[in-house]
Amino acid sequence: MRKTIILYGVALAALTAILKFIEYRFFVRDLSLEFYLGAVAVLFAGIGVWAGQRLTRRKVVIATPDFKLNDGELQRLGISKREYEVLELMAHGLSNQEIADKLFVSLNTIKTHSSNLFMKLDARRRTQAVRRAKELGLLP
Amino acid sequence: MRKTIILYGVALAALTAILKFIEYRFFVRDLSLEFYLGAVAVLFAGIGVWAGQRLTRRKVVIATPDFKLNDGELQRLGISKREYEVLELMAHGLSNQEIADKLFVSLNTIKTHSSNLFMKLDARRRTQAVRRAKELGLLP
DNA sequence: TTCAAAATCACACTTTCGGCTGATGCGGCC
DNA sequence: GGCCGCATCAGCCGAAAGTGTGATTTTGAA
Repeated sequence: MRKTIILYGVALAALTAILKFIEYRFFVRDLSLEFYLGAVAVLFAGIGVWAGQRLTRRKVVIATPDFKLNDGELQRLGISKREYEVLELMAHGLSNQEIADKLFVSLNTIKTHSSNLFMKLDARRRTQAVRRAKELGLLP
Repeated sequence: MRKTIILYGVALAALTAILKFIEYRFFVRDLSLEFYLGAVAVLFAGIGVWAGQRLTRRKVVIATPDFKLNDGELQRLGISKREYEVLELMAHGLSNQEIADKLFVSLNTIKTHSSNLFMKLDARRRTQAVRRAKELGLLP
């Protein structure tokens, strides 16, 4: 987390430098201030969206009408929050790479999580894991 | 969704107006342009975070009730008996090799069947195929 | 603050999947 | 007889998936 925050700081500093540069370019060309401001606004709005997604990725929202998650079973098997997220996406038919992209982590990380899941769910393949999870009331 | 987008548009327009006003206030007070730009950047970054959160909120999906095989759908998609058998075993989490053994045919045969299934079910992976089949009422 | 669990990632490997091409045999059907 | 759909199989290739080991960073709770 600290790492990412520092990263953002650096990124913002770099952007500031770029903006500084662009600023003079724009002014010598007599482009309007409004346009410049608009560009900045749009740019930073985009950055905000991105950063927001990145920073709040931990939240899991699963809502299915008649489904009630079996917390006990989850704990009994020692399945962590992150692992559960992976399990869900797996159940949606996503590939490991897609899951990695969606959760903003590396492919290897997903592989580790899924391996752990297979162990805990006593499965050898993702299809089995998903089936087992449904039987245990871990998935709708 | 459309409503929210329009809402954002209006909000942005209002903000622009406000900025326009603040702009002159700032300039007559001789505050630096850099400061002004920074404020805009921060503000819009914030807006971006907020908007991003709102727009990517997840939706609730309705789960399927009890199972009654959908023959019509099977025929519509042109799924043969053998293919359906493979699909069933696939849904049980078996590997292609295991399916081949169970049906007393070669691995390659299963591969062709599954490939055809993926085509007919518009899926790329077995997990997707199974999911899709369940949605269509082809599997419990 | 300390410590264990959780999360992250790497890298080297093996296995499994899935796409593609092409082939053969069988049973209906016009 | 010729055409078609189905089922069967082969072989190749690249991409995913899964295994095993080891390491670092974050986090949460005591």
